Amino acid sequence: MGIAERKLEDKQEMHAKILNGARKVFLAKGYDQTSMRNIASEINYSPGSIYFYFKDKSEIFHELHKEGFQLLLSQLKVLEKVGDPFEQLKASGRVFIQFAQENKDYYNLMFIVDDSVKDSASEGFKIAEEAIRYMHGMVTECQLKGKFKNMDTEYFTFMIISVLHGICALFCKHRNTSFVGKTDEELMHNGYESFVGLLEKG
Amino acid sequence: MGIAERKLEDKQEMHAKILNGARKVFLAKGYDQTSMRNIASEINYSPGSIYFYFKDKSEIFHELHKEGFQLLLSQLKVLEKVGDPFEQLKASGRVFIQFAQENKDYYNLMFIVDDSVKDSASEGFKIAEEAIRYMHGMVTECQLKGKFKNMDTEYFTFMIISVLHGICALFCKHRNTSFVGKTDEELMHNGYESFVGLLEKG
DNA sequence: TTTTTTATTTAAACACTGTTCAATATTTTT
DNA sequence: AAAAATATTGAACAGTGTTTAAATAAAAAA
Repeated sequence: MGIAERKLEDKQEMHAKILNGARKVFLAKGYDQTSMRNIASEINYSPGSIYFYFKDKSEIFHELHKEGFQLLLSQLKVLEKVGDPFEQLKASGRVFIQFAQENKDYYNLMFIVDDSVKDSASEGFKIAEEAIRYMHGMVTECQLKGKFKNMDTEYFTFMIISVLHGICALFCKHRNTSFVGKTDEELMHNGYESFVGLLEKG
Repeated sequence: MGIAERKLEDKQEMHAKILNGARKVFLAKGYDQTSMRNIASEINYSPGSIYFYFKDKSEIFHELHKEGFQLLLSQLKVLEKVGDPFEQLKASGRVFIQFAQENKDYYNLMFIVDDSVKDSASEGFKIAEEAIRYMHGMVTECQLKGKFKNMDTEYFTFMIISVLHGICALFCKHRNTSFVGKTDEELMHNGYESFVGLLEKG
C-alpha cells in the first residue's frame, strides 16, 4: 500500500508544518498573543484546518512544551560524563540558567504559562519528572560521597530546583529591575554562584 | 460644598464597589477567566460603567496587585521587633511562604500573572522594591554580625528571594506532583528549612 | 473514463473577550 | 421648571477558540 504510506507522510508533513508555524508565533508573541487565526495565516491555511490535525490550541502548545523539555534535557545529559556528582550538580544549575537565558520563550512556555500540564498523564509531564529524577539522582550521589549530611535528599532536591526556577522565573518577568546597575545576566549568574558558595559549605 | 463632598464619596464608593466585585472574581477565577462583563454582573452594573471609574482591566488588576503587596508587607513588618537580623531573615522566609500558601490567588496576581507591573513607575512596582530593600537590609545587617562572609549582599539577597519565589511559584502551579507522598505544604516547608540549614553554615 | 466514496479544506457561525461611544437617564445648578 | 453636568447603558467593533455544514480535492471502484 504505497498510497496509504504517502497519505500518512502527508499527514505528518502537515502536522509538522502547523507546528513550525505555531512555534514561530508562540515564541515570538507568547501564549496569550498567539491565536489560531495567527498560526493559520502564518502557514496560509484557514483556521479550521488546524483542527483536522490538532484537538485544540492546548494540544499544539503541549507539543512545543515537550520540545522545550527535550532540548533542556539534551543539554543536561551532556554533563553525565563529568564524573564527580557535585561538580555535575553545580554545572547542571549553570546549564539550566543558561538555557533559560538563551530560550526565554521556551522557558516561559515550559514553566510559566498557565495552560501547561493540566493532567499528570501528559507526555510533557513525564519528561518533567525525568528532569527531577535526574537532579535527585545527583543529590543522592553527592550524599553518598559525604556531602549534604543529615539532609533529606527529596526536600533538598526540591529546594535546589526552586532556586533555579526562582532565578529564571524572575528573569523571565524581568522583575529584577530593583537591583540597579546590574544586568539580568549578572544577577542570575552571581546569584547562582552565591548559592553554589552555600552548597560548598554544606 | 457638602454636595461636592458627597459626590466625591459616591465616586469612591463606586470605586470600592467595583474593586470588591473584581477582587471576588479575580481571586476566584484567576486573571484570564475574569472578564469585565463578569465583574460588571457581579455588582449588577453594565460593563461600560466600569470604564467610568477605571481606565481598563489592567488598572483594576494593579489595584489588587498593590493590595497583595501591602498585605504581605504588613505581615513582614511584624518581624521587625525580632531583634537578631538572622532570625528575622529566616522568619521572613517562613512568613513569605505562608503568605503564598494562604493567599495563593493573591500570590498569582502579584508574582505570576503576566499583566503585572509593565512600567517601573507603577505603585505596585515601588512597593515591590520596598520588599526587596527590606530583604537586603536584613542581609546587610547579618553580614555586619559576621554572617555570609565574602558574599556580595545584593547577589545574595537576589538569591534568597529566588529561593522563596521558586518554592512558591512551583506551589502555585502545583508542579510538585513529582515528589510523591509529600504534600505541597511539606515540600515547601521542609524545602525551605533545608535552605535555612545551608544558611546556618554560611 | 466516469462514478462513487473518502479525505481535506474552507467560510460562516456561535459564544465569548476588552473596549468605545452615542444615546439615555439621573442629578445638580441656574 | 429649564438647562447643564454627571452617570449609566446597550449596541457596536474587532478580536478570541471552536464547531460545523458545505465545498472542494483526491482516491477507489465501476
